[in-house]
Amino acid sequence: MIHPLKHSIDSKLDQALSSSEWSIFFDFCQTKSFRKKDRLLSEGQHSRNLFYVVEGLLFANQINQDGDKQVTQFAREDYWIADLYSFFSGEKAIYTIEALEETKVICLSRENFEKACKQAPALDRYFRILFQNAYVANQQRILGRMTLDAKSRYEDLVEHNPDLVKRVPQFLLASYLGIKPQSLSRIRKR
Amino acid sequence: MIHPLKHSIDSKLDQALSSSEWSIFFDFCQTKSFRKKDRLLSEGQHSRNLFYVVEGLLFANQINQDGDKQVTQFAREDYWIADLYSFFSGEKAIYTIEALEETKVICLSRENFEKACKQAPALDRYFRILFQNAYVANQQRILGRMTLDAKSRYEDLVEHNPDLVKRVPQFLLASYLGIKPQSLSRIRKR
DNA sequence: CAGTTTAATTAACCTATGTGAATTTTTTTG
DNA sequence: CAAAAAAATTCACATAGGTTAATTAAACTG
Repeated sequence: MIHPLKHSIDSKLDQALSSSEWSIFFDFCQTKSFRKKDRLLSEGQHSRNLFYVVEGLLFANQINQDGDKQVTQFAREDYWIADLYSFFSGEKAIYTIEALEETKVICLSRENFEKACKQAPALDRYFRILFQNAYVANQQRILGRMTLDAKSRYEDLVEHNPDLVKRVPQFLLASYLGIKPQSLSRIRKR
Repeated sequence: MIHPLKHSIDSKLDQALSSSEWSIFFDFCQTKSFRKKDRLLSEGQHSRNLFYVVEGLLFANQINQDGDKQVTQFAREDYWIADLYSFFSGEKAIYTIEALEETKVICLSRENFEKACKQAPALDRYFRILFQNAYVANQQRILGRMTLDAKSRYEDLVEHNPDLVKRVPQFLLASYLGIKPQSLSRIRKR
């Protein structure tokens, strides 16, 4: 069977990765499994890996002044997640990444990331496209946050990510939407 | 004199662009000038170009339900701007891009973008890093919008982008911050 | 530079969402 | 499965920021 990550890479490139490029890349990767509530990264550590979710669900969050978790990102199957700033700058991580379910990931360290991109430039292209898409998606998220009220943002999420709404506890969804759990509860009552 | 764009590219790569790569790239570029209030792109058109600001100031906005401009992005010297979604997907643009000052840009069409990246893979790498950084910056912006009140967001802007605060009319800054001009005025009174 | 348009300010009032606290429901764990 | 912990709900009240509208100031334009 073709590996889901290979599939994902090929789908973003106009020309599929050759099997030698793929094996260069895959040799740099490492598979790991985490259980619910495990931390893949803690705020303050150094973020050494990009994580690709093969199966399961992760989320990134930051503790704010009031001691609440501010959720910034979810990563389900076929998504990459990391504290990118820390990963690329070498600074300490500002996010914590945790498993919401039993999760199987592929880890790619900074070193190996660089090596892989050097040896197979198609990967620079793949990650270029990946970041490009992620950037556009974030842009949309900012716009939503600016122009929509809480109810509409929730409805949007239900429409576009029904699985997240099912898989993620409500208080984390609320945080992701930028509201308090009580408000989400109020919205859902209707 | 070294071209500011060449300088910008080199500064993001571990190995500077060779002069042949640079000339491949630069031949694909086109220089244009715009006057204050000119539109580089209108919502509904097809977004055919990436714009690199050599001199001046641009901003992207979208008209929302109430007929107000929602500002999503500014681009000053040494920044790229585009309706990326439209640029890459071929769909109609959802943003309008306008000049706030006399502005000199370098335009790179989709076609030429693809050709340039194919012929000089270092460019895939450059744009990968560019999008990567833009993504991280957007991530921060989302976080700010989630965790800070309007006053703090404004102070943040003043601290990190004093020049924008000087160059941009207040009602556009307000929109960028996600508040109404009246509220920004109220905040500034103190 | 006079007239017009556009932007900024101010103020009184309104509303969506936050806060705090109590209660119920669900999940986890020994 | 019982007890404890975590999450969700509900409600009364507080507040940041929105709305409307009037006034002043600044920036274009002929």
